[in-house]
Amino acid sequence: MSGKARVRARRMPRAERERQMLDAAVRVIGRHGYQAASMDEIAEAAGVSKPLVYLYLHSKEALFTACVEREARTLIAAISEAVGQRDPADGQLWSGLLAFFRYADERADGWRVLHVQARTHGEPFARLADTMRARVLGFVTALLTSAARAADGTRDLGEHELTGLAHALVGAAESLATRAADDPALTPTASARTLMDFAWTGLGGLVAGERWS
Amino acid sequence: MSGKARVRARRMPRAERERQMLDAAVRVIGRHGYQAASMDEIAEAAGVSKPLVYLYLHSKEALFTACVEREARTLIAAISEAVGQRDPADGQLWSGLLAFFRYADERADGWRVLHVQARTHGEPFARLADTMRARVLGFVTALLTSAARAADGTRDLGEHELTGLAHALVGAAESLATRAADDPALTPTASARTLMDFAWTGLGGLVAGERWS
Amino acid sequence: MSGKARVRARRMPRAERERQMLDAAVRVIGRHGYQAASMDEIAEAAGVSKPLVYLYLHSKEALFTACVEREARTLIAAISEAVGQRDPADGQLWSGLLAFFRYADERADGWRVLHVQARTHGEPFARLADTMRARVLGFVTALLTSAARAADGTRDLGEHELTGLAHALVGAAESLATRAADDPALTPTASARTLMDFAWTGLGGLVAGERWS
Amino acid sequence: MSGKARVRARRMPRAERERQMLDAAVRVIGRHGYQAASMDEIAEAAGVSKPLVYLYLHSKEALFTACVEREARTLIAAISEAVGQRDPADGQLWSGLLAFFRYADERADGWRVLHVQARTHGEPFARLADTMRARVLGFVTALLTSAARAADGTRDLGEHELTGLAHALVGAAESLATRAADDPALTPTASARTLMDFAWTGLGGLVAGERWS
DNA sequence: GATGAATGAGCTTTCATTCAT
DNA sequence: AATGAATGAAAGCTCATTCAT
Repeated sequence: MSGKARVRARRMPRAERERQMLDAAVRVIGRHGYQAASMDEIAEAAGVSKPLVYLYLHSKEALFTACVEREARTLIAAISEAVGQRDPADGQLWSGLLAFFRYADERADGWRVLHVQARTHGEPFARLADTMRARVLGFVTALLTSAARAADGTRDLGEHELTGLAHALVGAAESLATRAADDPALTPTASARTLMDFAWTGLGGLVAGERWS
Repeated sequence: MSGKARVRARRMPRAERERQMLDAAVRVIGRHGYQAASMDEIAEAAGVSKPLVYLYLHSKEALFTACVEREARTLIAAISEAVGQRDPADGQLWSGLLAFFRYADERADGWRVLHVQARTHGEPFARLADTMRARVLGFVTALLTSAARAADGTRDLGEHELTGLAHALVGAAESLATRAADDPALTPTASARTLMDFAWTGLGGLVAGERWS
Repeated sequence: MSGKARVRARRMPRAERERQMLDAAVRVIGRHGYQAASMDEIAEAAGVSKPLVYLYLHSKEALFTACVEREARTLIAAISEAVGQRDPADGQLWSGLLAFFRYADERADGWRVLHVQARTHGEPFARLADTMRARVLGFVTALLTSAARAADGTRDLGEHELTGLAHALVGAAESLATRAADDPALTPTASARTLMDFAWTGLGGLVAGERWS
Repeated sequence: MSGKARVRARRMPRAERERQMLDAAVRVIGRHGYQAASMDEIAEAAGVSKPLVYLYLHSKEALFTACVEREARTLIAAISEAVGQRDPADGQLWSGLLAFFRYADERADGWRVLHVQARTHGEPFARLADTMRARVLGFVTALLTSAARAADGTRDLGEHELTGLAHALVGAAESLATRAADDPALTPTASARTLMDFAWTGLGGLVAGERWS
């Protein structure tokens, strides 16, 4: 017989059960994808029966939304806590990058749910993910701006240019984080260092007036 | 009856029919996702009956594989053709970036199939996409290496560092390309310029021995 | 949160609770139908938890049976009380009709449970409804018989004919009662008068020997 | 093993299969009721697989609607054809009643679908049934009106009174038809005669000015 | 007397896939 | 070369019912 070792899940307050269900859902959806993840599988992974999942989370969509929201909150919180508000801009950027790569490392399924699944399955979810990304982007742009101002440059960077940089940086970070899931050499620290060196020297050069064009 | 004016497309050589089917599949899968795309919809979009799709492409998986392979070939070919083998390294990088952003712009569905769908639906497809990505990555690494060597730097970059850079660069490019689909201001040229400026000055700084750490 | 101000109704003697539950069940079943009425909805309408409903009424079938029985008893009682045993036959018929139409008007949900739901959901319930109907039918037949005898007719009506008449009369009454639920012009008095005029002149004619055949 | 003697239903043009499915659906729904009838059971009764039912009839609601529409059309057609337009009013009424009782006798399940199920399951269906009933009612009212006019009465019947009569007559007919399903003595002819005698003498009396009040 | 927590069973619906022509 | 007819298998969701407190 395959599986089904579940021995009648013990009674448990609702809040705790819900957390279990979200954990299971993130795990299953992160690995198999939203569509491929069946409610049966999620329920089994949570150690409960399907009706209970529906009783608490109401529908597959609602369950997915709850997952995305929780992971977005968790990631934003991790970054926010890591970034000391009084540090200089470069220190803040470093801490933020490190916190981000650590989240993606420790909660690989959560990161996949956020970065891959939420973006791939239509309006309600994509918007949630976009909102979170926009917050990160704004944060990074602000840091870059203040860093550029602090630097004793010969040329001011336009807002447009700074936004472009922030986009590129965030994109690179996302890509590295995703790649890191398959490559054990890419530790959170290593990823953060690679990006930080690159971003910092790049920014320095741009402020100094260098361009390729 | 509404619509369905399709006039039972007449007999047609197999190769051409297959191309039609792949076009339809890329369109439908790119828009709705692999799982959400039904063979019914693909067959209808291709203007043929479902059994014909099965006769030629055998299964949904095989059809998807064919799509991914074709788009990967197309993208690699576009980049290869754009990059003149005799140009200096920076010129080659620029041309390659431009070709990439143009592909993603002109074949938005194809790009989504390659970058989003293939990565999201398990082994057989993810490997295909990774193979293609590895080729692009190798190519970029080589360019960066030769550019770094050409620059009159005070410090040689290790292979490890160069690979990290290439990863970040490719990641940023992918991210920008995806973002560009929703933002008309992000033309292929603009995207390429943003990245090129950043990469070039960054590389220059690194070669000059600058680091953040 | 919307509504749900129910303040966990306090302890209460069993008989009263049961009545509440039956009231709720008749209301819900009368409106949505037996199958569509969920035990959840009934429990909520009764202001108690589902297990309590099961504790007192045992199952959905038993609950429905109890509803049908109570409504049947109520209707029979209303008619019996209205009909004075010593009045002449026509007066009794009139009072009975009026009582019937009043019941159907005041307890519309109960009437629907009896006339529509009980007949539509298989043996155990249909038999209950039929039993009640048979009692009404017997009563009407008796009235018509005694009225026919009292009339100074040229021709005696056979039992068969009288039964047919009773059937038609009861059927017409049921139909009018159901129709009255949607048509405010059909007051109990109006319905009773329509039927009484028709029945009385019809009976008179038949006794006088008239036939269409 | 229980049932499943179906030996792979032979291929068949769509129209014919659809008819089979409607036959099966009317049979199953007429016997078990709309809610209790499962698509599985209907498909099996039709001798096909469930997906085919969905392919042709789209949903349970649509299937039910199709049943109700077909039965309504059939009943109206049966009555219309039976009633010779040039006969006198009483002859027309007789023929119509006979046709009605024959329909209810020969297509008992269809009659139940129309009279019981359609009325019991909410708006979309109830409206269909009401529309059909209204047509019958209008027809009967017209006949009664012309018959009353033809009779050499001392008193004209008001429109209101005639409508009430028609309602009662139709209601009695419906009730008799339903009752006839369980009582073999109630042949179509017997039912029609009972009603015709009653209606005719009643109408005669009313026209002659008799009332109970 | 009363309830929050939990489930087995079943329903409607959809989809990839094949058969017969 | 091409298709109308048909299905096995599974997915999302709901419901009557019970357990433990």
